[in-house]
Amino acid sequence: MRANTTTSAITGDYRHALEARAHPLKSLDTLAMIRPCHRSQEICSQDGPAEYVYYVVFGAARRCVLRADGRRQIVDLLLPGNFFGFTGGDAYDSSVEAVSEGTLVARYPRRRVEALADADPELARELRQVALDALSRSRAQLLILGRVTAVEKVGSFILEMAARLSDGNTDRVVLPLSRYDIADYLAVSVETVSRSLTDLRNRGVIALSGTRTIRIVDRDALEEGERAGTRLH
Amino acid sequence: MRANTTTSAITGDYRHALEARAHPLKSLDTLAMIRPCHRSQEICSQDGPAEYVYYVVFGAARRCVLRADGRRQIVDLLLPGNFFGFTGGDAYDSSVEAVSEGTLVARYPRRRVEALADADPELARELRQVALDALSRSRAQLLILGRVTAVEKVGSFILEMAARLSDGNTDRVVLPLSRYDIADYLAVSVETVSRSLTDLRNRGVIALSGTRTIRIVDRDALEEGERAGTRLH
DNA sequence: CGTATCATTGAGCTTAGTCAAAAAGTGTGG
DNA sequence: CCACACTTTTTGACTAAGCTCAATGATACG
Repeated sequence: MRANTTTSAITGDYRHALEARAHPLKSLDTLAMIRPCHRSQEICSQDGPAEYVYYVVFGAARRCVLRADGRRQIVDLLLPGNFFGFTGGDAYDSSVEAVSEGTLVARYPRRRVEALADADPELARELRQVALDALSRSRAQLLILGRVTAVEKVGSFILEMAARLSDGNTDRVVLPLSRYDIADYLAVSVETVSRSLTDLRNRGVIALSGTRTIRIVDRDALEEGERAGTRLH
Repeated sequence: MRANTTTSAITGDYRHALEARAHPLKSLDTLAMIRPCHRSQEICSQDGPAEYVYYVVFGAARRCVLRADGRRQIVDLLLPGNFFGFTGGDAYDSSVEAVSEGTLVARYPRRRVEALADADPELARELRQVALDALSRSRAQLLILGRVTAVEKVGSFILEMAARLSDGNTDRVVLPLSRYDIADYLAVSVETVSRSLTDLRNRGVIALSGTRTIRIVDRDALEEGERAGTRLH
């Protein structure tokens, strides 16, 4: 059960980062290989053989789909503690890329994980839970895309990030994403993301320190969204 | 994927309708209770105890979320062959309602299904697959909501329905949904849905027989979407 | 046969997309 | 450390798409 520190493929330096985290596949940590990724580096590619399942230890990753018109859409955002790469078929259905430099990803051989799950009902339940977590993220994103105005979308995105990245303090968020990434996640243009953030700042709903750090000043206004987004004359 | 169109929705003998279908929980059919539902009847309610998992035998159901501003969003569409009601916690995270009159839903006791899965790796895999199917539907909807214009959204919605309801003929779709439901699924207004359909019909991309039956005339135009939706002057 | 729901169409207005350019960071090599 | 190139972010002006309000047709159902 206890993972040893001798099996890391690249270097053992990252292993403690994995071991420090409590996650559903804890018992499989000895099978894991840990890899640091560069910005925009592809971790697994669409239609490629689904040989591994992955776990984000540090940083962030994005699940991307490229459209016929060249537009990119981000259909999932993977943050520390999230798994990805589970799929029904034998190929990945979309590609995943590291968002920030130095993103740490652990990789487990899929076949072996599934074989172990056949003999371990507890593990099987946990795999099911991992799939349901991904479903839950997807639904959350659907709810955000379903909002009416861009300011509301950006607002609920900030709240989602604050909740998912919360390190105790839920009022300060350091976004791992660029404006472009946010735009592709929310399915709006970069300019609109920028304008929405400016708008929220001007209204005193959020405060910006640099481009990546957001402080939530008026959480109620963000949550209501409607009222804040609707001009009352 | 044969829908049992001769089903005795009136006679009350629904069991053969379930048994006629091949699905991953086949071995549990003896545990199932089958219930016919009225239009808009709630099948399971948000925050209610998650005692059952469900399977759509006939008809259609929608997973609904109500927003603070009174707006409704449909975050999943359940068609014959789809399961729903799996959840991580002990309560359903959203409510599900029957869309069409006479929708047939089979209900399996969740605890017993999960207990059986602990002893049956094959069943455990199938439950995992069911969760991944739901994830796949959610991603598909994300891709639709991510499209730029309303005509594109409606177009890809039609294609999705044609694929999911295909009873051999993939060029003719009978929508189980009203325009309002489509609007809430695509997160656009009813008027826009109506206008988009009219637009597609005027351009000869689709043909309408009544309000619910659509014939796909020019599939390429629907799939490209971009070109069809962009006015070249 | 009337009534409620659903669907379509029109007019005006707001929002967000596009194109364009400036400003602010970021990193690299001299 | 600075200069330079490159990327990211912001802002502006214009345009077009879709929402809202409103009214009219069409369908379904009792």
